[in-house]
Amino acid sequence: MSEPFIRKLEHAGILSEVERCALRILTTNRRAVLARHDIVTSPGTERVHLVTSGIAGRYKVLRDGTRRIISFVLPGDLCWVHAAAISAGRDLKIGALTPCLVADISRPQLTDLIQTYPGISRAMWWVTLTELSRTREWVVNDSRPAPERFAHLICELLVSLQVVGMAGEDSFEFRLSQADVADAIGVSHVHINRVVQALRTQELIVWCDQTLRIPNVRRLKAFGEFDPGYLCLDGLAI
Amino acid sequence: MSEPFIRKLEHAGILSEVERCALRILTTNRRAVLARHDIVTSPGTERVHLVTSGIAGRYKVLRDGTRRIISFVLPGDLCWVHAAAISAGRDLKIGALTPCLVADISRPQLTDLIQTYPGISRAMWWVTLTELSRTREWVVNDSRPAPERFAHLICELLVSLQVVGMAGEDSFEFRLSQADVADAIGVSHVHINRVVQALRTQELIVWCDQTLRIPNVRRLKAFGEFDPGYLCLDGLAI
DNA sequence: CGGTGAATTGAACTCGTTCAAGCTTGGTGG
DNA sequence: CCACCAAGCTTGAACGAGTTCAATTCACCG
Repeated sequence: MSEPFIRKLEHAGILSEVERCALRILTTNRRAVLARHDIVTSPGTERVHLVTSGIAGRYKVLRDGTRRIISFVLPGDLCWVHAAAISAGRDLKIGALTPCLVADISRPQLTDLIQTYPGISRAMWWVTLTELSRTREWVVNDSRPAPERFAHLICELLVSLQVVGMAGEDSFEFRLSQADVADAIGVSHVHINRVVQALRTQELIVWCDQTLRIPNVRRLKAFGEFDPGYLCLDGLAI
Repeated sequence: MSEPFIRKLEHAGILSEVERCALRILTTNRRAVLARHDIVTSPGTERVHLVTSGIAGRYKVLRDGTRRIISFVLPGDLCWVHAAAISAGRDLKIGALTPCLVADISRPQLTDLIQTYPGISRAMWWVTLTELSRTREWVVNDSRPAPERFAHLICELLVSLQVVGMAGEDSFEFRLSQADVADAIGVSHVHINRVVQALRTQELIVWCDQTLRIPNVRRLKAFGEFDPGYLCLDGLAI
């Protein structure tokens, strides 16, 4: 099960065996990225990057030095597709939060596949619309109090990792630091610590040994006002 | 100049005269929507909606009754494209913040145009990637203090309205209430009032008679840490 | 055994909320 | 022409969530 990317794309609609093959070929040359290092260091739009293992984060550093993580990049997620727009997101960086494996894909090659295979074209639309929907949900989430916000984030991670086969029913490997989580939900690392403790004592989460377990998933979802509809796991209507 | 939509799409790349014509035909049947009413009331994915005048907002009402506006929908903006994903965004609504004119476009017809004309296909990709980039910037913006956040929002509005010819060099018609602005930047209406007053006394904005004027655009942009790169106004690289 | 990165705790402080009231304006009906 | 009403804007004061600063603990690693 080394193909989270394909596994994820199948949610957009059925892929033919030929299409799956074409995608598999893209991801052969992998490269390791250390934690705390950026995945994309040189500018340019000629390559797209696929994370095949580990967790990265899209982030921006504000004037006051704060780092805000905009979204997580999980195994099977593409990044820098967005860079197709000239000059866009020059300030948005992608940093590995844990050690990552990354496949660099040539953009022309990917564009080719999209134009050749309708299933892949559909899948790429789905990926983009999903990404948009996810980001909108993050904006919504920013309006909730910190504990709910963190709960919501955990639920999104659980479901997203389950999609690529990297989470069990109620738990997943979670190697991020509290500081990373703080930057992702936009609070100080001191405050996230207190939030974590609160969720722990309420027995909403068990987070130790780099593993996050959720004793009662239904309860955490309710607490975080989490409804997976926005993840578009049912595919595209078009 | 009744075609903000086409005007906006031209930023994605050149459109042929045939393509412009095809787009113009889509937008013939318009309908008025009163302020404070939703633009899309019945569910279904068979139609896309184009706002041709007025300002609307994508929003979600949270459990505690708070309304969070996720993004503005300006003249020339499509909505419900996103609904192509089954079951996605059933909870995201689009409400007219001022009186609006809306053109309802049949999705098959639009899909047709996209498959027929490469310029339109490219433009729709640009619209979507831009939307994504914009939304990410809203997440970033949520990490700034309220005055900076509002300043940033104003800058985005100024540039976006200029693109469709609905703003001057340093001002635009702005018929929103302070309560709408509060929901857009995620603070209480009491607090936004104090923020507005602060920006006024610092002479960063002049907001009266439904008009927002910016005495010194450069200064407001600096204050709000605004860099228009994320709006992708230079078009697509692919 | 020292050193580094992460988690934790306390205390003072600040930004933003909430509640509650008052004000201003434009519109409506008598 | 005035009385009244509803929306939106403004203000004050108490409160609360989250920040900041500073220090401590702990685990791991060379």
